[in-house]
Amino acid sequence: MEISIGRLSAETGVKVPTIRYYEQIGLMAKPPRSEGNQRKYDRAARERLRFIRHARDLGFPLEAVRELLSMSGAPGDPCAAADDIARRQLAEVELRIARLTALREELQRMLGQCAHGTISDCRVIEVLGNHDLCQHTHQADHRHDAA
Amino acid sequence: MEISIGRLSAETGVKVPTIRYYEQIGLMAKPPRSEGNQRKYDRAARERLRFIRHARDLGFPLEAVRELLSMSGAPGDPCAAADDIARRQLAEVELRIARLTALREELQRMLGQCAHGTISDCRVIEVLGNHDLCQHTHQADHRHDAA
DNA sequence: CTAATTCCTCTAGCAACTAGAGCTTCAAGA
DNA sequence: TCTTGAAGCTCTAGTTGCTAGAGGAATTAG
Repeated sequence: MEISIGRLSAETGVKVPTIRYYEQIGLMAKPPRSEGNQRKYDRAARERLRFIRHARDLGFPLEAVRELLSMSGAPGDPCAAADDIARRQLAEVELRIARLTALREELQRMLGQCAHGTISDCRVIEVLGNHDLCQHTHQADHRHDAA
Repeated sequence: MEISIGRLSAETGVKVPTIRYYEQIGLMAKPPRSEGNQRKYDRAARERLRFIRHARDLGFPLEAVRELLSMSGAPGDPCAAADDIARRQLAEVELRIARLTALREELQRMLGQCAHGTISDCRVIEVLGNHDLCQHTHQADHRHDAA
């Protein structure tokens, strides 16, 4: 049951260059190669990659994923540490939701008051130029790409 | 009313290297320099930087900020474009809130079921290893630093 | 057997900064 | 006036988590 990197990619939903990247940073082990130097993966590698993918989907940063992986290899250890990582992740997510919710309100207010005239009386531009017009203090999470 | 970069930083909440970075990418104009080659800013620069800061706090990407700035310099133009940018930003924010809310639930469920025993029966690790145990499909926004 | 696809390595780029090295200038106190 | 320490300067490189492209070798379908 040896599969190519392309196959592994299709089966896990992780893109090929990303798999190679994970190998490069030591998150995935270097797999054996074929005659012609191509990577060959086994079931264990696929499971590991699925685990990574899932953790990433849940928003865990790679460093946390690394820790979780090392724990998953030590079944006898207490699970408090894993619990703790997940708890911190939850706190992160909640913080971000709170921030984004404040942003949403501000944006809605801004848009709701826009008279659709010219820039000179545009609420959007005006509010941006003068924070005093805001209801909340706000601070975005500054990152943008969606997964 | 000429102020140093440090002063400008203190008055706007934008860090000194960030101001220089904005200059480098052409978001802020190159200011005049003192005898000894130090940047000197005026009121207009401060207002512009405040505008940028505020837009960033609301989560607008730098490219959008650039557009908004150029609009704010053309008071006679119709405001539909500014409106549109803000509307798109709002849609972005709403999407991210929806995703994060799904994640939060998943994490809560994971944590709620944790028996605090050993890794071998840790729900956190188990769920990560097997997506079928999930209630939702989820996909994070993958980015993390908070502002 | 050939042609299309997939694979390889390597470097560089993305957003939006942040950090550090190694140097110069400025402001304030003695 | 001198001095010292903070703040300024430029430049390069690093951060996170990938993604894109060049230029070539291997594999696989027909």
